[in-house]
Amino acid sequence: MSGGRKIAFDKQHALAAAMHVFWKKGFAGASLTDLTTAMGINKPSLYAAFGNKESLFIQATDHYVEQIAGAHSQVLHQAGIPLRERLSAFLMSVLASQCDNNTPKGCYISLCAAETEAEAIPKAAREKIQAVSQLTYNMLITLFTQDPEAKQLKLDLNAAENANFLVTLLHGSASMARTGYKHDTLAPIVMHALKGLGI
Amino acid sequence: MSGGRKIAFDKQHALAAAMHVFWKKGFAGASLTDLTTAMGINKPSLYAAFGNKESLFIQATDHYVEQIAGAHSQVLHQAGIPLRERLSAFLMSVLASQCDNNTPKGCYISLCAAETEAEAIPKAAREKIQAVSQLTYNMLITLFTQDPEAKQLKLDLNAAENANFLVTLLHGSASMARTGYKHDTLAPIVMHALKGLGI
DNA sequence: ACATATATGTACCGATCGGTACATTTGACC
DNA sequence: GGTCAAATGTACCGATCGGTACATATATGT
Repeated sequence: MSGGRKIAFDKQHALAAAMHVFWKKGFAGASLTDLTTAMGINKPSLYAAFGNKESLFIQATDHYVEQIAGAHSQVLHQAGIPLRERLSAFLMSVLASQCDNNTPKGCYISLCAAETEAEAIPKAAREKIQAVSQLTYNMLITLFTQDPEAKQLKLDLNAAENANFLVTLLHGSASMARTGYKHDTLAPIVMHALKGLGI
Repeated sequence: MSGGRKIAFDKQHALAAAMHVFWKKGFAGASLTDLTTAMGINKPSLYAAFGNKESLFIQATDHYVEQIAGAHSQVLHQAGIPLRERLSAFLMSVLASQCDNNTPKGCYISLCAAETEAEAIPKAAREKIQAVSQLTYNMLITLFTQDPEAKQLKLDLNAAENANFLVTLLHGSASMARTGYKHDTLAPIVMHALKGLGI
């Protein structure tokens, strides 16, 4: 079937721009003017391509998980590297992302999750954020209960507490990074975290 | 001089109500309708008594520091109690406040500090939040560098790193509490924190 | 060339935002 | 009992919110 005028922008590029706006301002704080300006399109094009603000937010959240958050998990499962070094590299990788000067400071997920309690975010978007918030916790639980070295270090005995400790610390560093703390200031936290795990 | 109609509401009670609204929704997220409804007054009364939204926010922030945040610091300096127990009690006290079902979840300061990067908060209010954000850090620095037991435990040697570690963890627990984590789930973090300090 | 289908730009919708003008009510003082 | 000062309730201001109607521009299929 049939032609029609060609789309004049790159959807993935526009989605990345929208992600940056939500990352900086959250869901409620991101206005359509903010979004369309950053994406380089106007409102009817946005609605034709992405549905509405909430639908765009959900797609931008997926984009964040795939393009930003997902990158950190690889280092956790590299073969032949001691668990302690893998965990250290993982935490440092997250910290570097939170403090990156080329992106908004902090963590997209942590920021938008805070809007849930304020009731400033519609249902589907809220559920999306809640689902994504579980990913890091689940990954750490799997690591602590499955990895042979983790079991040897007895990290599996209180896997939930250990995972909650690290997730909490990462939410904290996201909050600190967002308020302007630099990577050099936050980096020593990684050593404290490993010591807190007893490794 | 002169009479005039008596004010029909308690200013401290209204300020506490405004504090709860900002605590739940942040500065930008709290509308004047939210505020006046919670305070039980209407807009002209609010402006006559507190100035404008930003001025009300600054006064509500002071109220939070005095009534909520300030309570935790006392336990840090109780005489005759080991430092480890004082720190544990301090962290548990903050955690209990963050998870209290009678107040909004999380930390007022941590929530509003996140709005700075979004440029959703005017200058004077932003500076107020930044100033208040330093208080816990400064208190911990003083503790680690002045307390005799802290020096004996060598916590003074890297006081800044130790303080940043605890502040980061408390920002993290605030974020976790805000998204619904319960006190029982977060409490084990205190043990990890003390272990992370090496005490 | 023409019909059709899609994308774009403009201009607008009702609702809500922070803030205020103004008339009215309530009080203290002489 | 007036007179004046302050607080209140209503009704409104321009600006911005998310979302859309509509006319126009650009492509494909015949």
